[in-house]
Amino acid sequence: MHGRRDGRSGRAAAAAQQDDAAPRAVAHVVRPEDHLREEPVTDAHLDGQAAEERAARRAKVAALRDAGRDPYPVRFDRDATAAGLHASHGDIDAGAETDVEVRIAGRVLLLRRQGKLIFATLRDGTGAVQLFVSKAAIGDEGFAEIDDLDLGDWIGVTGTVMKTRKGELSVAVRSCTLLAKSLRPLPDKWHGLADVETRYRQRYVDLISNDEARRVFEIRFAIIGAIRSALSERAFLEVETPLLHPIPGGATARPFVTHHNALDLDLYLRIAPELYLKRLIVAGLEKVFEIGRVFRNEGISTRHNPEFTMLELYEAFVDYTEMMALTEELIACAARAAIGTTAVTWDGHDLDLAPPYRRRTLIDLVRDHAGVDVHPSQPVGDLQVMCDRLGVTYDDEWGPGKLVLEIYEKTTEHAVVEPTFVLDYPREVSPLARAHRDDPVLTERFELIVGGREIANAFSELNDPADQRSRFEEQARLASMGDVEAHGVDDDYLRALEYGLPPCGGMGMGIDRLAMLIAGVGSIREVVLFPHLRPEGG
RNA sequence: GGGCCGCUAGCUCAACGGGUAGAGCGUCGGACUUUUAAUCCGCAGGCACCGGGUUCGAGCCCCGGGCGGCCCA
Repeated sequence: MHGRRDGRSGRAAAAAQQDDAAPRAVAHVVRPEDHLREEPVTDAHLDGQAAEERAARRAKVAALRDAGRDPYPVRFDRDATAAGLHASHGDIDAGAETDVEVRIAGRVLLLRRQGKLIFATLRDGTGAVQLFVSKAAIGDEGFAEIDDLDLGDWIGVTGTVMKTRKGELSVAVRSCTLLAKSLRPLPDKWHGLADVETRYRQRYVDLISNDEARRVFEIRFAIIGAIRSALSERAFLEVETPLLHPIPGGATARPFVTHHNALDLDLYLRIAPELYLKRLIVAGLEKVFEIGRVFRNEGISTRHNPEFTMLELYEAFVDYTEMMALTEELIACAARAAIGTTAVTWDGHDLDLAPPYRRRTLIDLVRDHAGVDVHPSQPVGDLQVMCDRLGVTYDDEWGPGKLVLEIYEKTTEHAVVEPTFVLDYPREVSPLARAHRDDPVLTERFELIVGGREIANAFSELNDPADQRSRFEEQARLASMGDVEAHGVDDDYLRALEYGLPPCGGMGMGIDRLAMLIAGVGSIREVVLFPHLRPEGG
């Protein structure tokens, strides 16, 4: 992300406790303050049906309290889950009734009332199972209580495992306890919640009603879990470094500023963990990684959320070629863990994330796509002429490296579709990367581009303190000329380098973008649970 | 920051050349002992995002604002 303006994601840049006899939800005395809680939250603006429905549901809560029952009992001890039942009893015969008694809890999603029978769909964290309620079996009173449930209510039931004549695995309900009343109606049971804005603002409703939303987040968190365990297996140590930085560093991006009152000190939410992680390599930890949030005070778009999740890792004694191997292994491993395959479709492209990925230098790719030979050793004037010819706009102060990068980004990057390690970025735009062993105006740096978008960024790390100091000084010069994204000078980091940073490779990966890629979704907001939006109601 | 699009019942969506709005789901009432988005019958439910303007009359046309989506910078 050195020198990049768009702030991309890369680095530099119940156990159920079983009581004996008849465990059940524990009712308790109605507390005097309970009635206060029944004041509506914010539905003064609601009219008609919505208000009536909530009033009706609140009345049910009040009726329960009047009857000495707790509509929000403290706990429910379950001994079965939906998925567990399907696994253990999925193969019993249609029409079979077992005497296996289970206690299961979840949210009521569908109710099919049919006279003296009620079928309900109950969903818990593992899946869904049908409830079968027979008036004859449960008695008039128990039946009436279930008949009184609303879609969205949380309940716990006891019952026996059976299968209906049509072959649907069910729990024949013997008793049912309301665990939490839902006061608001769920979205359309078939279409779910479609309004994008409401889906983001009320993600809890999105996740209740949309299978696709749940699928995407299962993928996201499977990816993170897979990466974490893959790195642990490779003896990487997971560490935590500060989120509050006295000097924002490790990337070129505008930071969020905050203030520590006791110290009377401005601090910055980190834009990258890089410099702290490399301090740990100085310390001798050798293989470290961190998965965590970084913050960049930039625009919000399909590809940018002001806070996003980054993986950064560093390994002593290796260079960026090892980082390539590790990057492609991690991505393939994450894809297999999350969706069972490395074949994905993204933005209309069918892609295979199985290693090895193509490796091409940035300069070669620009030659292929833009038809020009560029190199940061060329005179600025020549590169400006090339920009003019290619329709690439630039600032007069830009050096040759920045011009080369700009030409690449405007003409080439978006066209790099298949997973590709783009190698050897200009030194001028890579202030934390080691100079290339064969060409000092380049660095040993790659970005992994997939579908035209950056997924990861890595280097052979710059460990020469004198070189690093001069890079910082150059950044300070840019800052003094008004570049708000220029890298800050971090004297303590330089001091650390003077103790000796062993040769090492480092890599940063945007987890949100990886999740988008593997889940096949086009907006970062689809993979962030609670994306940032402007406040409601202006 | 610019362009285009959207905002109508709790949810999903319609309609019309300007003439104060419809359906499905859900709710409410009724029927129903093997349903699967159950089905069938019936009743309710609307400050059309907000504010101005034009008009006899605006959800629709015009202006301003809000929030969102997509594309571009």
